[in-house]
Amino acid sequence: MPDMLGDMKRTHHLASLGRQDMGASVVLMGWVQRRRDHGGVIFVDLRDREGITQVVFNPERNPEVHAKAHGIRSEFVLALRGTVVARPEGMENPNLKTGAIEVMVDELRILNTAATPPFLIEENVEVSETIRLQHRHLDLRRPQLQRSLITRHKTGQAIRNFLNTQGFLDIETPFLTRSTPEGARDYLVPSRVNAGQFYALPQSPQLFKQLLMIAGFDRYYQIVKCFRDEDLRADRQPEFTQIDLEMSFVTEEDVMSIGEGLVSAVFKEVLGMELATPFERMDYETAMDRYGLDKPDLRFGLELVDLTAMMETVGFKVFADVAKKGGMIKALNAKGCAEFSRKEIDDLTAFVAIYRAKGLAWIKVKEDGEWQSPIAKFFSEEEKARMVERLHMEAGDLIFFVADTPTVVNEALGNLRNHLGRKLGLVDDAVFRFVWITRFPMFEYDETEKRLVALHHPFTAPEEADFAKLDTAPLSAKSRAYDLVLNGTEVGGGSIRIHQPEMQQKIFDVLGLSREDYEDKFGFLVDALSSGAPPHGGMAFGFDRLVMLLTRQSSIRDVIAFPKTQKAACLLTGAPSKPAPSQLQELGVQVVAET
RNA sequence: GGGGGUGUAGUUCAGUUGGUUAGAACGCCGGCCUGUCACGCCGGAGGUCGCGGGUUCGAGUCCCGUCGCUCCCGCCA
Repeated sequence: MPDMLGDMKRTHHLASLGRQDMGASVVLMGWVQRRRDHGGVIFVDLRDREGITQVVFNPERNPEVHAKAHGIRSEFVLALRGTVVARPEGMENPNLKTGAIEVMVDELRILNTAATPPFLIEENVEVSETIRLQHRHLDLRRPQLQRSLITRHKTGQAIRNFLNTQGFLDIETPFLTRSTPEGARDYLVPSRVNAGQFYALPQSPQLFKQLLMIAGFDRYYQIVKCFRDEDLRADRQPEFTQIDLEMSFVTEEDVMSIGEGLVSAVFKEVLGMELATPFERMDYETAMDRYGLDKPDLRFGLELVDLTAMMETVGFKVFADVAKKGGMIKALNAKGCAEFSRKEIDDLTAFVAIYRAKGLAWIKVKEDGEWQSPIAKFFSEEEKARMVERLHMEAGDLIFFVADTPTVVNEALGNLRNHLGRKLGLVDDAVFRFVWITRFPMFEYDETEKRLVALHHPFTAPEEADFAKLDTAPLSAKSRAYDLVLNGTEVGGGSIRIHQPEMQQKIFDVLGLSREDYEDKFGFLVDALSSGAPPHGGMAFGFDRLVMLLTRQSSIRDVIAFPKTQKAACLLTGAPSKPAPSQLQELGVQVVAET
């Protein structure tokens, strides 16, 4: 049986001891990182969340304790009493924060033994994600994950501190709520006392925070779990955390200013970095035109050039046809890449094919200024001269073209731009480049459903100047939405909301919702808007993504204590699992298909 | 739903054209060792080659199916 803690009381964490503690009697507790048994003297690296201290068992000092220390193994949990001493001359360890000292042990209690862990609890271990997730409690002992979760905590605290000083109230909203149409698939929870009926877990507290504004709380925030039953990605989990906030009597600039203050507070607190505010603003149209994406990475150039207009009249039928039929031709100048091999270009062609581009035309500008290209022969000298001018073509350059629908062209070249940015080493990882994307369209046309859908969500206010367009040309109506983009990743987004019931009903009309439909689903919102709703707006940040970027991880799983796998399973607990038949019966639920 | 990658000892990996008893490193166990910090030296144990089927005299290797993990497309207002 292991020893009991008894009267031992910890005096220090394991990163705090130093020369100033010389001679002190201390009580330490922690896990065995490593044991080095020299037959005589035994060294143990004792670890807790703060760091490591070397403790020493010397047979001359205390033979009984030394004998007991022989049985110590990795990950045993120890409590010990000892004396802080200076390490012998030349034995300091500069790699250890506490490397100047060590603790000579006088009393040892083995609080618990431990099975040999399946992987070393150390920095930089290379273990498959499966193994890590199956033993997440051990994975979480590793310094890297400990640091990441500590950073996550600090980030949350910086956010709360900032918002508290700005007059925001932290108010909770329900998890068991009502399913809302539009948007992601809901997680449903059956109601036992209302057999056959289901709650939905919230995709966001959107409607509740609007109701809180109508109730007069003025400024609300919450760091809150949200749920979406969609396929996972490196930066998408079925349950994730948002920093959700809403403000009354504000415009876009007010909300963006709070957003900038929040992010600045986080960067100062967590990274000790001062951010320059206000952040750059760019309207949606400009972002799409120059970068092809609504979340541009502005750390490098390689901007896209729209050649659609000039291509209408060229002899190259492939481009001319696309231009005449409402398609788009854009190009990107990969400066100095004329030496790319055939294989490299083939790989890039395969890369853009992911985004449904059917081809990737290219022109290499040789050192003598001659073009090497499968398509060069189709262009007149005058057309070539215009391309040289538009694309700033010089010897050594490599130009890529995509001709297709605007959606395909922008996605293909926008992603190719990011890909080349990394491949060519144009991205400075030390830089944090923020940009607000503004003036999104209100709607987009959904090809599958053959109707308009809200680009942001159906509670987003249109720009006042575009009110008339809602009837005549809804696709050209702009919204009062804004996204915050950091280094090509969307970290937050929000909008000024509709606060007048008539406008809200109008938007539902444009979206093709029947009156019965929205009475049933959003009647409570329209009622609330009719009861004296103030103008209001807000935003939400992806908390996990933000912490991921702060800690320079590439997956949000590395900043979430207990993440799920790509099949939305928890390898530690075995969730999801089959319920007992009695549970299903109680809920009035029948399973008709299973995988 | 689709495309790519991957699965061999506790862990990370190697394993040639299909051929004898599937190897290495780290970890683990035992012994020795009083100044290590990736301690050292000696010895040892450890394998359903993800799972199922097929081809073959013979399969870790080839074929078919299936499952897990992962990256991406679709999806994610």
